[in-house]
Amino acid sequence: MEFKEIIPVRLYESVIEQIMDLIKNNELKPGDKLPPERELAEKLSISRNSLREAFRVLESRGLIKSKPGGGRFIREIRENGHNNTENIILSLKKSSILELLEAREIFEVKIAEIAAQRATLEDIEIIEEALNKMNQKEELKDDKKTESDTEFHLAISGASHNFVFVNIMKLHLDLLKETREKTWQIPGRREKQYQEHRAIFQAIKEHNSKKASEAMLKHLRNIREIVVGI
Amino acid sequence: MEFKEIIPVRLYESVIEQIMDLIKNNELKPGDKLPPERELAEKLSISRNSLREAFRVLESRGLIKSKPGGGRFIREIRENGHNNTENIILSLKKSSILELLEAREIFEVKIAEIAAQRATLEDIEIIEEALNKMNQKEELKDDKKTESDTEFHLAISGASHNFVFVNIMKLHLDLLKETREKTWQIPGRREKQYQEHRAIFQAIKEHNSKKASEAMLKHLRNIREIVVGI
DNA sequence: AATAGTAAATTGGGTCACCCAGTAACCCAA
DNA sequence: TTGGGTTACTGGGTGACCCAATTTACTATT
Repeated sequence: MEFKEIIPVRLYESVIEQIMDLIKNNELKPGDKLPPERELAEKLSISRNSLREAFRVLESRGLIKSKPGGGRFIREIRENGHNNTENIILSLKKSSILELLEAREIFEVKIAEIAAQRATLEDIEIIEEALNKMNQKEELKDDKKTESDTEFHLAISGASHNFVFVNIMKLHLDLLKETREKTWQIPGRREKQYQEHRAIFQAIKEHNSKKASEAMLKHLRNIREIVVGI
Repeated sequence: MEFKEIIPVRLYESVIEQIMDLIKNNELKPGDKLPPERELAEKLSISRNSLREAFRVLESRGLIKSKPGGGRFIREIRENGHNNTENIILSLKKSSILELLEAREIFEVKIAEIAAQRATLEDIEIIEEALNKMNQKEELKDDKKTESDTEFHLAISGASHNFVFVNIMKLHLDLLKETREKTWQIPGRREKQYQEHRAIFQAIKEHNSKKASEAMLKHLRNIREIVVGI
């Protein structure tokens, strides 16, 4: 039995989410003018002050610019000045799935190769545990399947003993989350996935880096084919 | 004659600055309780609302936590908990330079390879322009050198025609910014850098992907050696 | 003495009405 | 065409106010 801490959502957070979505979906483009505070506050049924709090956050992230007397505007993502990491993440979120998959193919194949070289006995145990989780219970919800898939891939990147790899994998698994969830609709996908994971695990266990990278490449290529098909 | 845009400082920004300083100087440690809104607002001679705006920004950055009825607290930076992309970035920022460099070696080599395959005439022009910028003026400040270095590497990732690569490169160049700036102190580094860049450029221009990836690897290995030496 | 209950003070969450200064759009005169 | 006003609008900021959750201190119970 597991309980999660309840974290009440503040008003300003909801507003940020909404505006971020609009920016992500390009319904708000750089240069666009936002509705006046008073008007938008009324539309959202919140006070001007709460709305302002949201705007301050977006402002501090360099996403919008306030001109007193003029209005608020979506900011240009400039090359020179503010290249906040925030902006970069936002750009990544707007990337196409196929581009993300191509990028993932490149470094996760390499991660598998390195993991095969560096994995300790403990690393291998952790990977195996994650591997088996997927095959344990007969019926899992899709999001739980995705979660155990995440665990497996993170376990492998952990075996690379480079924390940057782990974080880049986290980032990508997060960015691709929705897409990965959809793949479970393919009949027999779970069993296939398990076999592919098993092959990768075996190669890493044998410290066979060539085999590991090949198995990973095969796995990722399959995912790509499924995604293209969807 | 050049004029700078006047950007008035908002109240909330000053507050953020003050609190950030306190955190940096360890006068505010994780777990510490901040003074109540009403009290602090009075001390700072600003309204509660303005103070709140500052707190919201700090909150959204994960630096403080608000407990209604309880107070505001400096937050622990936890690894385990929520894996927001924000936290991932925070983790990446704390990564060791060598880990970052290893990661960069892996995907930028691959980016160079792909760029050599896909570069259009226009891409090549852009890369060449960036290449020449570094060699143009005799004396550049270190940060300007780093900037033109950034431009060159981004031009190459742009030639990969995968926006994800561009953003990952941006992220890494940003994370490694300080380190890269230091390398200019090595005598003759700039000339060496130019030669290495030129070799990469030539390979891409010839669409020789093997040569391109080798040249890039050599370049990055050199950088790593310098960094290890510093 | 330890515990459970309770009332009051405190704290953050949020709203509302209000004032100020800068902006934008327009008109008008030089 | 240019510069000076006028006016409506917009963001910046304030202060008083209410609510709900937390904390604290005190009380009654066991």
